[in-house]
Amino acid sequence: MPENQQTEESPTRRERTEDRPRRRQARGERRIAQLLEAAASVFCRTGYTGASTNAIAREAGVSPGTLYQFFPNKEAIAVGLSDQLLEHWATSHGQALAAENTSLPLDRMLDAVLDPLIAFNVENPAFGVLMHAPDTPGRIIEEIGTLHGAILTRVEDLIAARLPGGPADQRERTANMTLMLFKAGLTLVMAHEGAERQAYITELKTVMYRYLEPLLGEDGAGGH
Amino acid sequence: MPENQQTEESPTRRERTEDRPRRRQARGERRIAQLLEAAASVFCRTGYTGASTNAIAREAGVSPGTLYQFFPNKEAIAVGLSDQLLEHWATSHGQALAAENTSLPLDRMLDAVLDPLIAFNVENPAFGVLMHAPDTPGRIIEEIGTLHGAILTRVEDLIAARLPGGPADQRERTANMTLMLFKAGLTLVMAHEGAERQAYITELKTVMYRYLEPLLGEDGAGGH
Amino acid sequence: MPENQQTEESPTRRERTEDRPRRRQARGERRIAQLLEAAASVFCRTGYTGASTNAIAREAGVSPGTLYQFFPNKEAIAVGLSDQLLEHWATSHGQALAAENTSLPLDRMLDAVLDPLIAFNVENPAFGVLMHAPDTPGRIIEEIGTLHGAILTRVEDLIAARLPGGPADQRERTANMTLMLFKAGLTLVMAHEGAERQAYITELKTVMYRYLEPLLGEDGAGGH
Amino acid sequence: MPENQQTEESPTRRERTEDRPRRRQARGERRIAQLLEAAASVFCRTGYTGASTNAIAREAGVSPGTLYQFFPNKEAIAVGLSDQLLEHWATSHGQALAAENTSLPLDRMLDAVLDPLIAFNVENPAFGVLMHAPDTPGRIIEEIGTLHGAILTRVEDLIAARLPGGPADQRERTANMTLMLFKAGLTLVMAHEGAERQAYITELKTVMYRYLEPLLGEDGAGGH
DNA sequence: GATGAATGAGGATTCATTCAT
DNA sequence: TATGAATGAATCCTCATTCAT
Repeated sequence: MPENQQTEESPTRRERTEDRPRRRQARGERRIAQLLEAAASVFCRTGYTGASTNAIAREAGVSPGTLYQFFPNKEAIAVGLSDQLLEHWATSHGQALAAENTSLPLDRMLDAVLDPLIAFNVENPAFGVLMHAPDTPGRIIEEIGTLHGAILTRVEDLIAARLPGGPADQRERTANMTLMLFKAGLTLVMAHEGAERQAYITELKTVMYRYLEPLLGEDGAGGH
Repeated sequence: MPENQQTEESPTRRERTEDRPRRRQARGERRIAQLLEAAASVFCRTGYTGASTNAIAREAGVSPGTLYQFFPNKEAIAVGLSDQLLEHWATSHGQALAAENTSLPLDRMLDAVLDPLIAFNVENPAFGVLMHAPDTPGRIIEEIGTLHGAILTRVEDLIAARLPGGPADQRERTANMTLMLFKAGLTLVMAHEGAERQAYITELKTVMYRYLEPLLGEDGAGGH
Repeated sequence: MPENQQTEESPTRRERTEDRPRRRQARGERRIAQLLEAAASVFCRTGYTGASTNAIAREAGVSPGTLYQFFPNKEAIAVGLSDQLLEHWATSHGQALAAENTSLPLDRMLDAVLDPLIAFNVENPAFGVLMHAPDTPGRIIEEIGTLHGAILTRVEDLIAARLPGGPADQRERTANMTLMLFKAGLTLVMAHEGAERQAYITELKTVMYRYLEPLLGEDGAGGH
Repeated sequence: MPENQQTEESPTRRERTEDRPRRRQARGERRIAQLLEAAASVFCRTGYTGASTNAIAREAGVSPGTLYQFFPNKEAIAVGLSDQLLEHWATSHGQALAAENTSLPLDRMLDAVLDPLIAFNVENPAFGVLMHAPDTPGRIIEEIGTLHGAILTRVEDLIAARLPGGPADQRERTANMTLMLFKAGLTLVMAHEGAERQAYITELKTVMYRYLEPLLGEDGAGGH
């Protein structure tokens, strides 16, 4: 039965010259989305090492052969998933890390940055699984590094904007620490629900506020 | 001291004056130590799920059968390892979390508590691996929980000693957050060496000082 | 009671001149008895193939090494057990198959023969397990054959005594069938308890009576 | 009507327009047959406990992985085999136990019932192995019970038809005994060949005739 | 003689991956 | 392209047997 193409994927579409050969690809895109969704679900349940490609295929409702038509191996699935999450982040919450937030007072900035980040993680729990990735083999780490690094860079930028004069290595340490703080707090946030989760969100913001305030707050950029 | 753990025998046991249970314990005890050391090493490299019992046996220089003479299954190895680490901690650094530290000024207290904790983790990197344990099966979590819980309790005690009037749930959240902060910072510490590691240790203490100071500092113990 | 030596194999026993050095052997005899008892128990639970020598040693309360000091391998344990059972039978119930029963009326003879046989089996359930031995490797079959054959021979003798004129091959078939009938009925007997067991014993005797009566019953040997 | 047996799909394909469930069944079905045949052969040689799944796979000329694509574990192979045998019996010899035989004179009835049963066992020696199944784990016993029970029920029916007035428990005992007699005789039949086998078949019928004749024969249903 | 340790091949089962249709 | 079959090495674990003390 002839399928109609391109139902959903690839939100940033700038079809320059090619949208002819896409016809055939449409189904493929959907398959990939299916598979990545299944992978996210399985990774969340069992971690990367514990996930079997057969289990992912089954969860996606396809045969193992089909999975391997789109991903050359298990690693590529994780990489593909992190790519997708990164892109999803960029298009849906990405502006949270945008430069304009730099000028807000620290507490407002933390709200502006953390709330979308937390929301994103709540919506995409696989993100956290891949980030922590304590058992993922080499190449994935790098790819994860991209994702990790993207956030890291943003954090560093934010710091640099407010504290332009500091030494680079200290700035890097602060960025790293800030990111780790966030990941730690996020774990706690994810581990609770409802009011308790809210309380942990507040607590996380408190941690970060107190940590960053002496550096960024005061008369800093957003000060006055 | 006579220890009998998992294996099986010793059906009729009435220890008058002797230690029948385990006669040939010398070699066995050494093997167990060897195996746990090997397990620590392999777990660090590959995580729990990724570790194969054959790899652990090989690392320990024994046959798979020998491993299974001392541990009934893979889980038991991790449990045994966490037990050993817990005991090792208790005997060698345990006093770090002791009550007397409660009366120190916050910054001194952080030194007193964190330095041994960090030192222990540096010496026993498997500790961190088991703690994070994102993919470990049920029973280990509980055992790890013991370990985790032991620290958590200490942290809560410390907080309660300084802040006796606060609501219990907030205190619990603070304890949890403190522990997570530590784990997060520790990751960074472990990921670096030499001067950089020192810098991260300082940074971690800064984070914790700033987080806890408003709650515990002031006039409390250390006024500042 | 003077013990006969026979440390392990040597199915063909010809005690020349030695029975002095037996003093030291006493403990060994007890060990062997212990081990065979344990083996009987384990074989009953799991069958020969399913039984592990370690399990037998454990059941006997000794170490695997000790077991192998008395039996060169697993097969030898089964062989030793069947030897022991055979001997036990010979000394305690053996007269059941004795020649004098030959002259009894068939129903009385069946009582005289079957009751001890059943009693023996009830007391030594391992006997049945080894007899059926559906999964026992080659050599055991032969040894079992001895045991099996011993009974078979008796049965044949009984038949021959009553039916001296028949063709040998038919007599052999009748003996085989009689034995199999008994084993079949015994299974049913063993599978029940109390009154039901009694009923099956009666039923078994009925079977055998009806089968053998035309051959052996009536007045003298050759009925009709 | 659509039948699905153990795997899950339907080998007999006559559904209107869709055959989604299992497309690539041809090869698979053949493999299953191959594997069951191999399993029958190996079970006959070594019994259930002694059979290794690798040996079965090897006998079938496939890799272990392939075996596990069709059977989740060793038990399932035995269950699948008994299912297949049961079905094979039902379709090829099943009418032997049909009700109409009830009205034949006992000797004719025994021929009508036993000959197909014996023929079936000769053709499918694994049947006997599974039936005796002295070492098979729990679930198989149940499945075997089905098989066993199917025959038992038939036997009971036959007896009930001829002897409607008897007490139920005695009828059950007679059925059990009859079945056991058959199994015992069958062992003898299977253990011989040619003329000797024929002689044992006759002997078996004699046993059963003499056992059942007083109950069923005479003026019984089909008597005279 | 007894023990517990040691062995290593083998057993059931899984899994990432490839192949034929 | 999609499927399910096929693979075989690897996994966890067991077991008969031997060794050192």
